[in-house]
Amino acid sequence: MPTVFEEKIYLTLRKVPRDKVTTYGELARAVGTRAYRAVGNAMNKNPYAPAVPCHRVVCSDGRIGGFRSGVDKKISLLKKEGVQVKKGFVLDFEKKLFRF
DNA sequence: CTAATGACATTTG
DNA sequence: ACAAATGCCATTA
Repeated sequence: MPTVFEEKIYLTLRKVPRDKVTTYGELARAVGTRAYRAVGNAMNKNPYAPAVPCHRVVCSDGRIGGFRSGVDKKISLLKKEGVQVKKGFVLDFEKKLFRF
């Protein structure tokens, strides 16, 4: 069962547009915490998938990061939504990054 | 309750 | 500038 912390993360992540991405750090800040590490854990569980677009969450440096069912899957989804990815990196990261 | 873990981020060598 | 080490916070064993 999801904790309050996770719920907040999921709710916030839901606001991210289809052609944009966010980072674990930004996401954590958005909910008023610095637990970006814990955010990753929340994504790993993600009980509300695919309602919650956990694949739109990447590393702060533009790298794709990880994905429970394979990074390839994550990249594939992102590309399908208009986010180009190359060698595990998000193209135009600064532009694609969604700010709350 | 204490210890270990992780889909990260930042600071050091 | 790059790789390696250290720090972070909540969750789970």
